[in-house]
Order: sequence, then structure tokens, then C-alpha cells
Amino acid sequence: MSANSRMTIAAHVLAWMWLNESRGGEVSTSERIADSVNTNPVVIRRLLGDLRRAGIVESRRGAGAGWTLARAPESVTLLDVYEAVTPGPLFAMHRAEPNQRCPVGFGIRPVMQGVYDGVEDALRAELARTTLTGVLRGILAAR
Amino acid sequence: MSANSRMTIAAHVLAWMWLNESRGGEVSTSERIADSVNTNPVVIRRLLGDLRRAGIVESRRGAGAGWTLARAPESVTLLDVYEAVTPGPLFAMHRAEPNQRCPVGFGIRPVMQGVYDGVEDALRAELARTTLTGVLRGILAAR
DNA sequence: CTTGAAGTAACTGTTGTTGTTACATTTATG
DNA sequence: CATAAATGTAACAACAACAGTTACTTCAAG
Repeated sequence: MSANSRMTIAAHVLAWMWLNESRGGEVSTSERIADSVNTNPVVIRRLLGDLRRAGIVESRRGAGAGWTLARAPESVTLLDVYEAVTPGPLFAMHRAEPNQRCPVGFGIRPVMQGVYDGVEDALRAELARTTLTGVLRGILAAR
Repeated sequence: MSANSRMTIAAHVLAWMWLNESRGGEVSTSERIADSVNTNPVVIRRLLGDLRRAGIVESRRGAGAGWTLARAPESVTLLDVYEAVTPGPLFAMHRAEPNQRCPVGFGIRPVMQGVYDGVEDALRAELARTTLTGVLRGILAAR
């Protein structure tokens, strides 16, 4: 599936930012975050751009600028993060339209759509159970 | 995510096979199935190969050969299909190991793994609620 | 022995992610 | 005002997965 690490990186970035802010560290820049994630700062900026569009973080430009959390960390769930960084649906329908003269080809798509809607609802409900606070609590418990 | 249509095609194929078998139609071949799905027979054979490895279908070779369901359709759930045709996990960890000297880089992975395990359990439970029988019932109700 | 179908290798085109360089834009500060 | 530091973004390459296709080998019924 070429599974996606964007969720993981986004959670890492947000947890890092919050820990940094709560400790009163220096401003959060893409370069400093990238050093913790071990990747390129542009990757971080692209991801933070998605999170900014979702209202989860804010950015300032210019010298001494950087990123800050836009919402209280206990109000940010992993569902918010998922919706911010995941583009499309989990499962796709046929690429080419199935044979409409076959009963299966004709009826399969609404049935599967209903199943997929239920699966995505379950996935969303599970992701909504964890907040950014919960993630950081788990991280700090590991020390 | 470049979402995956393999689940959809697999459910289509199995529903088609069962309808065909229950109507006493000609043997199910990859060519006839591909005509309903509107794709290439090799795509169907590859997918059926995965389903055969999972014990959901059986194949016979040689002239007049083809594919048959190996289990009662009411005992086959979409979870069985998902496990047969989906290779990896839904979410991935970091590609490169995060900075172990940073508390976040050190602790993030087990935390996210726990979250992802819960999400996959929820997804599995939801998929397990629908059987092949249920899929075909929905399809035939659409007519 | 012929025929029809599975099984599979190999290749192409498309798409998405990640990593990278480069550069324009913005803004605090000396 | 000039400089420095950081965002914002475009462009590109490497890589992987999926879908589609051609072509071939293997198998077994008749």
C-alpha cells in the first residue's frame, strides 16, 4: 500500500512544538523540528502548511519567525490531524466503470460505498479518542 | 493516498462468482469475470491468486477449468477479503529513525503504534460485519 | 494431440510520497 | 536602510505501488 507516514510525522511535529512551547524553548522553526524528525526542513514546512490550512498551527514570516500551535493541545485530536494531512478516501471504486448490463457491475458500487462509509466512520471515531495531550503524555511516560 | 481499488474489485469478483455459481452458469473464468469488472483478465487472475492463497477460492487448470468459491459465502467476511488483498499496515512509521536524543523522537513511535493498532482493530471489526452474502443481497436489492 | 484456461514474468504508464536545491518573499533588528 | 533569518513554493529526481497489457509456459479435459 505504500503506507503513509504523514500522520506519524504530523503527530511528531505537533508534540514537539507543544513540548517546546511549554518548556519556553526557542521559537519552533522547520529546521529545528526537522532535526528531531530527521528529515529535510521543506518536508516539515509542507506538512505544517497543511496543518495551518486546517487551523491547527499558525506561522509568522521574517527573521525570528516560526510556527506556533493555534489551538489548545487538549482540543486537537488525531482525527483533526488525519483530516488535515490525508487527501482522499481510504478505499477507491473501480477505475473504469464496471459493466452496467451485469447485475453485479450495476449494483456493486453503492453497496461498497456504504461499507466504506461505515469503515471510515469507525476509523474516525477511533482517531478522535486520542488528543495531542494524550500523545505527549504517552511520549513522556516512555522515558 | 492513491487509494486502493483492490478491495472493491475483490468483492466484485467474489459476488460475481457466487451469483454465477448459484444460477448454475458456465464455469467462472478470469475472462468472463473481467468482462463484468471491465478490466484485463490478468488483473483478475492476480487478485484471485491472492484470494486462493487465503483459502477463499480454488482454481482448476487445463481445458474447461476456472475458479470456484472454496467456502460458504455467508462465512466469508470483507475482513477476510481485506486481509487477503491488502499487503501492509494502514499507517507507517518514520522512514528514517527519528532523533533518539530528543524526547519526542525517542518516545513517539510506540505511542503512535498503539494508536494505529486500535484504529486497525476498529477497521477490522467494521469490515467483519459484512459477509459476501450481505454484499450480494445489497447488489440484488439495487435492481 | 489439440485446445482452453491458469499461472506468471516482464514491461509501461500513472500516481503519490519523500527528499532535495533553489529562489522569492517577508519581517525583526542593528 | 541593509542584513539576516525564516517562511512559502516551484521544480526535479528517486522510489514504490497499482493497473493494464503482451507474451509465454504449464496443465488437464476431451
